[in-house]
Amino acid sequence: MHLLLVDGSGYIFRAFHALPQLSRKSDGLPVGCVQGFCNMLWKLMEDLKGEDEPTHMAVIFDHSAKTFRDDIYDQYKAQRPPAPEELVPQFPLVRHATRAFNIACIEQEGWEADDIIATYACQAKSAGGKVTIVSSDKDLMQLVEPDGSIRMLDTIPRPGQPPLRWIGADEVFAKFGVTPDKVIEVQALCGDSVDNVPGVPGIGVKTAADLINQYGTIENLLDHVDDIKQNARREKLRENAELARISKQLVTLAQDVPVELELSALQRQPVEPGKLFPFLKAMEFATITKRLAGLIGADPDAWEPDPALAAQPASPVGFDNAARAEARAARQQAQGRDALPVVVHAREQHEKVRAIPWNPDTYEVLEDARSLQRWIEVIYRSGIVATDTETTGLDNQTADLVGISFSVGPGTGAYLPLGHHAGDGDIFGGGGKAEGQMDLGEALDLLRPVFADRSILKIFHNSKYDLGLLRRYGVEVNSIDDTLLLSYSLDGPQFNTMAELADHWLGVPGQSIKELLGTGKSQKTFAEVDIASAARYACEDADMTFRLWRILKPRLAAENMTTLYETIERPLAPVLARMEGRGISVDRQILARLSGDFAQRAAAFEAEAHELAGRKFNLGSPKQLGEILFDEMKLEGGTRTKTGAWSTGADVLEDLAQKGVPLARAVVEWRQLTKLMGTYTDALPTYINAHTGRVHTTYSQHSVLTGRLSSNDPNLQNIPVRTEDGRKIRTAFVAAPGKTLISADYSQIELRVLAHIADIQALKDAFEEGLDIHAMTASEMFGVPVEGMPSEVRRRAKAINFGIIYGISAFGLANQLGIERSVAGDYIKTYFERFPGIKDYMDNQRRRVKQDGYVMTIFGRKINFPNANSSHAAERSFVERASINAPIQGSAADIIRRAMIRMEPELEREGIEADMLLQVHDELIFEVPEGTEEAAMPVIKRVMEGAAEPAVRLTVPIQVDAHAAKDWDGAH
DNA sequence: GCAAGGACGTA
DNA sequence: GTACGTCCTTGCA
Repeated sequence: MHLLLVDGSGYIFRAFHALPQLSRKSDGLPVGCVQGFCNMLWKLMEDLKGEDEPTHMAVIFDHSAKTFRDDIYDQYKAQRPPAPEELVPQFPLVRHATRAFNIACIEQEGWEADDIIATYACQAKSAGGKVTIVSSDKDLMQLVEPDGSIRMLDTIPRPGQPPLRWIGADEVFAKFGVTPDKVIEVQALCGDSVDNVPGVPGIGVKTAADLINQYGTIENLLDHVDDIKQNARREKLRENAELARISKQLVTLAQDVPVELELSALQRQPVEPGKLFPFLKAMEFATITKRLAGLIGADPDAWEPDPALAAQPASPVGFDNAARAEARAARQQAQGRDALPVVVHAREQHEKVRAIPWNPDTYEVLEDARSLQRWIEVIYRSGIVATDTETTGLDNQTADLVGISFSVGPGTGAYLPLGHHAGDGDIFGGGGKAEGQMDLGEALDLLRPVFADRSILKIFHNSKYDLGLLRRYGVEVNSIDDTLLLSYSLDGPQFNTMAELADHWLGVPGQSIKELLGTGKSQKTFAEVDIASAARYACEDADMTFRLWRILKPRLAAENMTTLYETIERPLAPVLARMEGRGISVDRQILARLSGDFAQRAAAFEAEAHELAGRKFNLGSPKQLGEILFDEMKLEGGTRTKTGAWSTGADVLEDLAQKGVPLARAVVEWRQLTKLMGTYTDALPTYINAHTGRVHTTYSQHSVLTGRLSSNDPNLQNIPVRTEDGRKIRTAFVAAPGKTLISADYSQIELRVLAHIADIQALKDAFEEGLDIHAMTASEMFGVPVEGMPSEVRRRAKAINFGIIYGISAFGLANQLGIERSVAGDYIKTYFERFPGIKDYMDNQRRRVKQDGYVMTIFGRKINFPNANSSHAAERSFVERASINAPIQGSAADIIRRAMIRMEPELEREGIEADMLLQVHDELIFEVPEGTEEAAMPVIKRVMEGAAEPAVRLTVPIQVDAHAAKDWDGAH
């Protein structure tokens, strides 16, 4: 008999750390260890032939309950960190794999795998058999027999070493300096920090081996402890005699486990293709499948992937995405199928994290270099740290760093105060630096390597803010996760703030910064908060961030959002941080001149309006204007807003002006001019940063339902362009001296995306041939040749094309074109007849949103519509239109996000110096050295045009137009 | 001091 | 008809 015992649990942990590349299957589930495990199994079957061929075989796992060792020593394995996130879902899968290979899969409550292995090995040896233990765990080395009847085999792949490495008595001696039967004595003396076996302090492996070789056993050693010459060693042994005895009990493997399966039941069974291939296919292990099919001479195509394990493309019905995954898991269980391990894992994580208590008393304040260094060591050991910067303001371009908090796990926290002011918060008192704070420069020097280290994962909430801030302090950050972007990838802009996330996921009230800082006149900055309160607030933030990460990260795999997050959202944040940091140059003089001009002209219109109205009134008040027009002047055709006030929108006034009401014209003109002043010529200069002399917008990556960015403080995505006066504002956006601006914009990106998604051949052909798409549409619809087409005809077709993208309705189109609703309805009907695919697309989205509660972009971004089945008809119609628009707008947004992520490395690769400054939905603005425009533009175009590839192969050409000039108006 | 509503700038 | 952010007035605290 030859018994092969595989240490399954040991394999998983060691393989995880030995195999850096983590393969994932298509739903994002990490399966690297499962893959390694399967590879090992079939290689063992292949390599152990002839005299080494096992007749009996089993894979042994730890059971996750307590063992007898916990009763002996309550600290046993207490230092073990929780299993890595990526590893947890793989535990059940490795057991699945074992059964798929038709091998006995053994675990037993109350016993470690090692004890079960020892028991079977002992039984087999007594029966005169040979035993091979597949493991590299030194704890098992005590079982090795010098006569070769029990050997170990190390199969963990290691570079530069043979795939199978036998461990016999010689190898054990090399490791412990004693024969295998003395291994437990040595282990008991020197202890094991990993398992938290205490041992005798001050005694390492070498000393232990010397002592055991001299005295044979621990008991004999302790009996003769007086003979030991070295004073310190003798005393240590005396003092810790009991610890040594306990340690020996801990390291000694039980050989009498009441195993449930007899040895004979472990007899090897032939591989059954019906068990094997459904598993391998569900894991998407194509290579292993092929190899094994060849080895056992079976056709894998005869089997389908195991549905309980296979990746699933979409989530089920519902509103909340997590609830959807839950519902799917429940249904699968009701059908007698196991829930997907990733789903189970995500749910368990959530429950586990919610159960962890809060204890702010354990948070630490790092007052000096020593305590910071100690925490840095903690961070290195953990490999993962949630971190948060506290500053004096919401704008990371101007705010000062006040402190940094860290958490290495739920319930842990440390705060490093750096810029707190002395005094009681009174701006006249103190003003100096508060006591108990490290020097900022010294602290950052210590932290720089931590932030830069790629092997340490830094978890932020809104990483863009911290990245931009830290960059100003010369701190580079690598390897990040971002709970805000995790939440956005999973649930959209539903939850934005830490407080909302904490409330929803952790069931605790999120902290309010307002309580700490106050509001209004008496508001202080974070620098004025006392360090103790600041520490509590900051640590709680980092702690919450860590907890949220533990809950949200596993949901990525469970809900198929890993790719979106890892290839789009996470990499984009640092790109945006850099764009915000660069800012753009704005010419004060130009704006000042414009402002003066606009003010004069506005004043004239205001005087004229007062004259025409017969009295003075506030032109800025729609209420007063409405009363004058419709109550006092009794003009016809006034409509009311939903709150009952008179409508005085531009379209209404334009209408009145057409009908000969000069007051309406004057107000329209006044509004335009004052709008330009208030929002642009007067407001923009206040945003010029005193240090950089440039305007730095803040992008929001997580606010828009469809996946677009938004821009605020100031909004640089709504700088005027449509009117002549408006365009003048763009001339104030200028290149720095010696530089040139380049504007590159996607041409008709949304219509092209529509043509692709809805698969409209006529549209695709038109784009392929580079036709005027609106003229082509008009020609198709109205039968008018493109040559010599009246501009009004083209204008209508253009409005219809836009209408389609917006989820057209006869009402809206009629409004837009100023035509009868019935005529608009006829246009739409004609359009659908000409392009029947569009109708199908729209019906599909409507159906999907009602059924699933969401629609998707071509890159897998989900857009949620909780009200899809609202009882309110208007709301339902709104959702229908939005669900038609969202995949179009969102796919275009995904494309430009991908372009932005790739742009900087591509430019660098091509040796082109170009700074990406702004994004305006379908346009990117760059600043390049004068004279390099011609070199930069083709590269920029190429990256933008190819941005969908290779993830999505678009069936329409994408076209980007680029222009260079000294100012934005000229470049556009 | 703040929230809501109306109006209007962009894609 | 889609998606945003900002300014101003109004009304209430």
